[in-house]
Amino acid sequence: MNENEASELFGSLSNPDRLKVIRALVEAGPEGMSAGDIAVKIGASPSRASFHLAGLADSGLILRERQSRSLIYRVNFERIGGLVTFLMEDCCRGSTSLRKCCGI
Amino acid sequence: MNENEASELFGSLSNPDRLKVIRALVEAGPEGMSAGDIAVKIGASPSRASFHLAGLADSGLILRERQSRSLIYRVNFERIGGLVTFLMEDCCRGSTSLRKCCGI
DNA sequence: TTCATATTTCAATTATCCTTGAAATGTATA
DNA sequence: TATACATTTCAAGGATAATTGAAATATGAA
Repeated sequence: MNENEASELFGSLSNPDRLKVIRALVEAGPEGMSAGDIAVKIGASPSRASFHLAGLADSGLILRERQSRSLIYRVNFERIGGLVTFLMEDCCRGSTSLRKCCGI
Repeated sequence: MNENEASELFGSLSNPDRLKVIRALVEAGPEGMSAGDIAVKIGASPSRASFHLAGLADSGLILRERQSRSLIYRVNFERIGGLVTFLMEDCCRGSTSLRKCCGI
């Protein structure tokens, strides 16, 4: 992961609707959640939800799979973890001060 | 930290120049670094560097202090740590899958 | 095939962000 | 005071991102 890739991922997280999507999908677990249910859960119109889901899926932060008429979305922990690792280890050079500040 | 605040911080990190600034300031350590030196280090014009420094300082990710003619910037690990904690614990509910994915 | 459901895509509009270079501000020194 | 240095601020223009509602696509069922 380089600075350009990381900055795009941070951009994907720079919106309250998209953070709500991530949270909803973490709660939903491995079963995932349909686009329609996500839209209701985050309080957005179908097209607005779809717009944000597309952004998250394009950046790889969430995964999409069709199940009959529905599109099921799931969180991609590997991608989120990769971004956290970039920030902690690469960008911030594994700073122990930073580690203390997030209790890990 | 709530979704709106976190999304603003992620927005602050959603630019390669600003990630370079963070990295430079982590390297610089507690002594910090002047705006001019940062501009040279990240390869940006003074006004462009200043624009990005202002964004980072406004969001609290970096701290600023005047020293004679120079403005010295330092990284604010507490703020970055707060964001990582939000993402790991609040947004992603302390998911063990996510922890494994960033090796922490 | 025809209809309903689920979701995306598109076009138009508005809003936000980024870059550039010139001008303004604050600080120190002669 | 006058001058140089360090940095920011401003205005203008261009680039991206977000919102809305209508239309298009994909799937499944009658």
